[in-house]
Amino acid sequence: MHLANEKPVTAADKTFILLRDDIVEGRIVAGSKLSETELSTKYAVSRAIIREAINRLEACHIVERKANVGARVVALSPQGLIELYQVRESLEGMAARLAAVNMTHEEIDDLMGLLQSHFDEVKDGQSYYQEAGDVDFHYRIILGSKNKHLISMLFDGIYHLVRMYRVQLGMAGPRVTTAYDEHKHIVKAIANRDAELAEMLMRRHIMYSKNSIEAKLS
Amino acid sequence: MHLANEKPVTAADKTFILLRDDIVEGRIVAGSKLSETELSTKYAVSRAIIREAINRLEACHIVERKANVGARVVALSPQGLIELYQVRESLEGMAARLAAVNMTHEEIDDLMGLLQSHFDEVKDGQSYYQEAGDVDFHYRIILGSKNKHLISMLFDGIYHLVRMYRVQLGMAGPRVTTAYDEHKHIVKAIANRDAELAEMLMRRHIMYSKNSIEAKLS
DNA sequence: AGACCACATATTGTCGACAAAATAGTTTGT
DNA sequence: ACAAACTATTTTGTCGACAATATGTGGTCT
Repeated sequence: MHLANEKPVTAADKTFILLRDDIVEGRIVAGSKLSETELSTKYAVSRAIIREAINRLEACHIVERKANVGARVVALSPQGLIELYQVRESLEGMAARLAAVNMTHEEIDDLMGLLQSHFDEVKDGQSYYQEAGDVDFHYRIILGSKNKHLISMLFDGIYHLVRMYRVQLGMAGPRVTTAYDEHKHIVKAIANRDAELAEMLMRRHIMYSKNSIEAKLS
Repeated sequence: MHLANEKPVTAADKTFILLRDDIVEGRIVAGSKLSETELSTKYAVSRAIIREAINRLEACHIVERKANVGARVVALSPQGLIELYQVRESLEGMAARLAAVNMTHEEIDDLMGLLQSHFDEVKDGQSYYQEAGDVDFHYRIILGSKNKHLISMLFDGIYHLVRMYRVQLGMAGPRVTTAYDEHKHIVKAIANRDAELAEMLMRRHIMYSKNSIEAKLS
């Protein structure tokens, strides 16, 4: 899934996105070494481009690099996933808090509409309430915070890592049924401009999600 | 101030740190354009090195870059500072929460010792309880969270930006007298392994700090 | 046999040159 | 005089080659 604000114009941009998606979607396996020359032939660009792409991936914590040795895709561990969710709980909680203050009425209406369409799908037994819908929901609240740093940290960093874990550890989408109610309550809190409650509900929502994933791991 | 874990080995590392500090300390003014050729002569390295340094600074949100146009140091605004503190409140609150669970007894003892030495200095009227001490305090709690993402986001990203604001907007160190009590209460909560309280106190501590800075701005 | 050293190989780091794009300046037309 | 188009210049993006560092191999000595 590509975020809207990513418009790759330069070759380095495109290669960065290609390489990132190849890693996140598991076509390049976690923990493997990234050879610059190898990748430069694979993507048909110069080594300089590959180096820039790897540097950006390092900033996202998707790869780790040691000087004069090389870069590896990060290794996945249950501990790492837990740490990721701790950060997510913290940041998205604040995002919900800020969204309750900063979202416009139109944005809130749109969000309610989105939720309603999810509800219809679930009711129809399509059970299409998969990752895409969940991401879209969180996406809007994060944007609704209107906080640049928050938005960038979550979209450019955390979310790709979370997806990488989901894909490579073979988790399906998030919990379907209960999550809908949680989403509904969060939106209600935002609509009521109850920042405190919105943050608390979002944090609990993410904690539940984390627990659900932890349970599947063990 | 250099963080301990930064060991610049390659020329790009060194240039990155030099350039970053020149920006953060205000020797390169906020909002100004960064010419690659100009910088390459200034730091006596090739353009490739400068490009890598600028790329890393972009990842830290210290510079913004537009494709085929160039990079500028970010512009400072009161709104930007507020957003920064919102993120800080969120992340450091979580750090304090985790520190209450994950810090060892030794680390907590060290932290108490640090606090005591600060108290002595303040009591002696040295009033040396300046930024260095404050940063050191927060530094240890963040490390105490044992959460890699949290640590990296705060040290590599937020803290340099916060310092950049402090320097360029001409703020002295943080509030001296009251901050000591707040620090003391936070440490006490951590020592009691009261994660909930530690987070709440840390968030309030940072909110106060933000309010104090906002007051100076207006 | 195991440890240490020297050499060969491969990979990363750095550089200068060329290509492409944007900006600035000049000319031309009305 | 103003605007538009074209040219020139500057700046960024990309590339291939060279230098420096790390890794792997073979040999020698104890």
